[in-house]
Amino acid sequence: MPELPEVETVVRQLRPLLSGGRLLALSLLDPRCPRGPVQRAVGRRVSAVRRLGKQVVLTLDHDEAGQRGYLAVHLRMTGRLLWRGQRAPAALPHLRARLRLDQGTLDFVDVRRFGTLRWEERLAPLRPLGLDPTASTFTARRLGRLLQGSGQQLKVWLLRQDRLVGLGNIYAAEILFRARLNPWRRAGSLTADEVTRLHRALRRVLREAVQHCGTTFSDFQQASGLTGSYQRYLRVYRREGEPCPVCAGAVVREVQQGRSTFYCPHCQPGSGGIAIAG
DNA sequence: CTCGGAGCCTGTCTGC
DNA sequence: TGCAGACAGGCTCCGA
Repeated sequence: MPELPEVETVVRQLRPLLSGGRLLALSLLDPRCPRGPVQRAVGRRVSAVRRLGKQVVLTLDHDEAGQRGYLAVHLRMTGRLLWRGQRAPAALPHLRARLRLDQGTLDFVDVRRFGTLRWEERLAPLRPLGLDPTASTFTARRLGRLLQGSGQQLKVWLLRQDRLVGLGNIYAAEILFRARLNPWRRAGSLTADEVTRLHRALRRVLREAVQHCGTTFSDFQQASGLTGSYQRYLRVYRREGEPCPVCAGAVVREVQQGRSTFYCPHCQPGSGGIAIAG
């Protein structure tokens, strides 16, 4: 379930640990995990660790030739990047790849094998299409332009990564609750005021989740192996039947495009596709 | 172009 | 107790 806040948490932890270190060896334990010639990363030095959308991207510099390449990890559902320091366990279940650097070992562990490890010579193919909602360039005006003309359900629209990057099922639900917007609304039907509310909710929920090192239900672990704590602050996600923290009415669960959606029908009223001017 | 659904994967939980 | 089936959901692919 790693979404933007979880990936950001991992990146912030790994940056000081990996930066400047040399990749001594890369062991691949799942033949289907790597994409591209990932072994080209070996022997190079880590010069940057960043988040692009939901990916963790390491920049690797080649000393002599001045070449540069990029190792990208997508955690998808159950992936974890775990920092072992100088003492790494010999074998453990679901280990897909192991990166040995001179300052320690980084393990890529993934139960369900949706996660990917990818090598690119250039950064461009790794750049997501969508706008990063935590970037300073993400304004309410730009959000309004992105939403314009879309007939998609609002919750479904928030999950697509070619408009905004970083949201998944948990934060889409939480953001819509904060914005007091019904998940079944048509994305293009929002008024200017509603777009502003959605923009504020996006910024606020993501900022708070990063501050709490993300959300852990069962799978997400930080690079240190610790869990996130934002699940304590979730208002509606996985709270079906529980009282809404605002109005005390029952939170409901409905299935939208095969995914659970949680919301408060009283605080997030309406389901129409008709824009109401205001 | 947009939209919706299947498939990928495995651990966990529920009901019979 | 054992087993089948549902469920979790990020992303890609394919067809309408």
